[in-house]
Amino acid sequence: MCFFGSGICLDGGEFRVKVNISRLFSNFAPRNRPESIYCKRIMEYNFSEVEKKWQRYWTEHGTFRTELDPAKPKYYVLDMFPYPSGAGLHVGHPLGYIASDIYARFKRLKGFNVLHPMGFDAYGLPAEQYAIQTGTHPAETTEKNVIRYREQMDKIGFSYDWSREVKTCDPDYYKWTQWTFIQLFQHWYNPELQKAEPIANLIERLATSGYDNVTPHLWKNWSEKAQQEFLMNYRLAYLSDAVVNWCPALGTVLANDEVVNGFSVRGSHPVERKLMKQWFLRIAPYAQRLLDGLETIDWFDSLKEIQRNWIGRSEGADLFFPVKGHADYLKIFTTRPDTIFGSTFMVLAPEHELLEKITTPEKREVVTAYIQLVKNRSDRERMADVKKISGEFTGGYCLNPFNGVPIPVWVADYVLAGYGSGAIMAVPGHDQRDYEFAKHFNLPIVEVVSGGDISEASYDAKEGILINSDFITGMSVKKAIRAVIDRAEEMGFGTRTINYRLRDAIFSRQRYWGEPIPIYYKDGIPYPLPVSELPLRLPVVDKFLPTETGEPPLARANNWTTSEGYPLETTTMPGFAGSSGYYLRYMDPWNPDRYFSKEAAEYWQNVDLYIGGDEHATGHLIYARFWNKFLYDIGLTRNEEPFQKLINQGKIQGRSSLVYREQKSNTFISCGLTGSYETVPMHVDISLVHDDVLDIEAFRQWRPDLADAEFILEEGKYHCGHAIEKMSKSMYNVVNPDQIIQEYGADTLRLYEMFLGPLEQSKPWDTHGIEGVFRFIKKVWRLYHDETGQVRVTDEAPTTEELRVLHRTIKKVQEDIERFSFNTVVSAFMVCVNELSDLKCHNRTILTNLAIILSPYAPHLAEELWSQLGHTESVAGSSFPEYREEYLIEDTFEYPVSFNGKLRFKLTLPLGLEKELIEKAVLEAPESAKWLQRTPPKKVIVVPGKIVNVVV
RNA sequence: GCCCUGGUGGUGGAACUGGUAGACACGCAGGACUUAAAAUCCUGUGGCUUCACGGCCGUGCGGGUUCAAGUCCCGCCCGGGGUACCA
Repeated sequence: MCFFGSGICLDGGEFRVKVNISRLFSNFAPRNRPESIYCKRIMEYNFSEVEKKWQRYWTEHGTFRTELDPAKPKYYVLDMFPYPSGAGLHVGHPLGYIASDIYARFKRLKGFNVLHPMGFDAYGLPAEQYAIQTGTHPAETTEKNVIRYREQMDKIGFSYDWSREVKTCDPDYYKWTQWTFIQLFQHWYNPELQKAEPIANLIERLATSGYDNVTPHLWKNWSEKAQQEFLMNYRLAYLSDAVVNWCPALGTVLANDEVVNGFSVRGSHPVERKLMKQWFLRIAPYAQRLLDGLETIDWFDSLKEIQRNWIGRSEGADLFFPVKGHADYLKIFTTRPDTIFGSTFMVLAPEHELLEKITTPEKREVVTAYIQLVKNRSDRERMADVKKISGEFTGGYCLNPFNGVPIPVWVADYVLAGYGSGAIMAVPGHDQRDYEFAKHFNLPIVEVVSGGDISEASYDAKEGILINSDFITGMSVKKAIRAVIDRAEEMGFGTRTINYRLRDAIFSRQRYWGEPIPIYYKDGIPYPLPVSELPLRLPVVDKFLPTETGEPPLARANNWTTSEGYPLETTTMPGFAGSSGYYLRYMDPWNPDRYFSKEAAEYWQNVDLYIGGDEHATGHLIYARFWNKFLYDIGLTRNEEPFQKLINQGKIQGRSSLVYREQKSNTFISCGLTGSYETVPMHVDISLVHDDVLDIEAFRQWRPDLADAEFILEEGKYHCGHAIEKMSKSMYNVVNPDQIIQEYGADTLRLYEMFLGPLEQSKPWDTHGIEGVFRFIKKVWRLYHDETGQVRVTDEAPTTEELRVLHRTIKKVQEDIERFSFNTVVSAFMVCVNELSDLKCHNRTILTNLAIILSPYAPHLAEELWSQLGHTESVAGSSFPEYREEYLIEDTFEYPVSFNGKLRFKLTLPLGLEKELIEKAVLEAPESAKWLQRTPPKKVIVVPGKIVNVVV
């Protein structure tokens, strides 16, 4: 290998340079390499210097500054902005950024006014956790990490307009997050209009005509407190008591999607249920619109499906069962009203409000004990033994509203308080959960839909004919469902209903490092701060922990009150607050008076292309869509959906190296020999391994406990095993982009990340493969330069063949970028450059166009070539060449000729030839004789320009 | 369990609407240049078989549709992800 540092090859000629390679190899463990090596002929592309030069140029010239320009069509390309973690970027992070950057640069060349901003999701737990441990203010940690991220990103050569940078922890930004919260507080969802409207409208209505069983008279006689409490049931941001996921270890409340199997996603701490006052966003009323909106946007179906499942629309009926011996009705939700005559018991959630009333005195004791038991069981325990069936009979009965048959009422925790009405009619014959419950408690099982064998299992399918079912007997399931609902509606004990799984979002966090909620309390009633007092800045605190009395950290702040002395809210907003509307602020980030101007909204509309990870499918991407819809309702955003096209980039996996330690010894067995030993695999840092061979000395120095390690080798070498898994510090398999850029340059990194495979697929990183694109870059350079480093371009007219190669590439590159097939574009470039090299093409026209089409992928190289061809402006300002069909037309085609579908030979024929003549030519070809065996063919299929197939 | 995804050489992947499977790379083998290396260039590279021309088999497995299937249909197997007492 020939290495050269930056700034070495300044002028032409062949000379020898002594390079100290130890610096260049500082990221690798020492191998058997000489102290220094001699290089000659270094007139190759000096990426290191060129890349720095053009990055400086772009910054100094503001090349990627974007202004609102009504004369040009707009295009908005956005990346999901990162949380700046302390570990910095690894090679997997920039994957999506590179793709979006290529697309943004391509669209610019296509004449669009491109908005391509970047910022930071700067609030987050790790910085706060670090603050708790070290006392370092999270703002300080975050700022440090942001700078590091920025350095790393700048080296990759992105075309971001950094003047529009948004950081969620910046008061100039979170002012608008707080502002939106106040708007949510001041609005309610009008179900008749299916949109948000000012809460003042509701107040007006209450005072004049009444609403929701509250008459104007009643309303006017209520106290301020009573009125406010009532309104709280409507506000889109509201305070409510809720059983929440309380995590004692983190000292905070977690959202459902932050808890997995009863443990926190961050840090895996146990989570328990606790009743607390929390702020919520009323997102549930938007469920249908969130569902409908999916039809209008261009996302992967798989992602839409995840959102559909998350929203969880289910159609059915609410049915009211009279409670025996009481005036009350039990409301249940079911998607299978047709099975009502098979309901042999009812089940209430332990939290159900009618439970106490229904329970008979004899059963009171056991039922109370059961409720107590369930309450004390944490979610974790509940989920751990889902299989364990539990419940109690309440002693009470409901009546089947159709025929008055009494049905016993049970309580069991398999019915959830939060879904439907927290009560069900159990149909053991046709619901698996009810079936298991009935079997366990020996309750009767009645078959009402034919088609299964209920002695074996419940028959849950929605097909079959109703039996034993009164007036619906003989109907199909579909028909019976309709009939039951119709009859119930007629008789007044049921309604057609749609239920959604989507819950309102808890918006309070018992945390310091987040946006303060702009609310104060007067006589215990919450009021929003006047908008003129925003931003409500995050206060100084002595410690980042909850107070001794369990209040959130903000309660530690001195004078955490309004100027009148009213106490301020102490919880802060969750992580998704700042990220729900950041893409809007990029449109007009300097505006001191508004979130964004009308003109900016009108021009930029919404994000055209959004690229990010699919881990945000049920979090960020739901909240942001909700946020945007609300702002649409109140007239701010111009589009109901924020992200028109969305691509989830796959993850880049790491390739971990493994060594095998013999059990109970410090001896390591080479990979191929592990069969004869009892071994335990252990991850080893990939910098200690080259081509799967372990550097034994470096390994011994890696950790003190390995200093005296022994090895059993194969042919004198220790071979490591490997595994493809998540790229992470703990697996010691992290590859850093800086390291790649230092060795190969940013353009090579960009090309290679794209070359690796389809953007949306997960794929392993293998640094070895990078040599291919590195060679490609050097080969491009040689098209433009001779051995001495002089630019060599010829000015005569390009040949037909050269034009064909160029235009074929232009077409392929454009079409593939447009369908986001970024990987195949790199191959197209390689094919093109290989062919032009074979043609010894140094033609100015060809090379000028090549530089342009290359520039989205390898912008530094392209800029350098562009300027060497005599241009004084950036290549970013040029335009993407149009391909011309006339250069692509070939006059002959090499037909593959098959006999019975098997390819036998190839025959070159003129392209314009008629079918009959092609057939004739094929049958007369000497190779055909062998396959025809003197019998005429049964059939000959000729697809002009494609294939010939002879059936014999 | 349910819902998505994916399964192609030693490796990453290509084949967009059914029409030459394996483009483009990595790796490997051989060669040229070189005192030597590096860099660069050339040749070969799915498997089996044949001295060779060639032949046979090949896109997870088993069927089917078709002149023609990696691609479409039916039934399985395996990997990755999401989700779950949601009535």
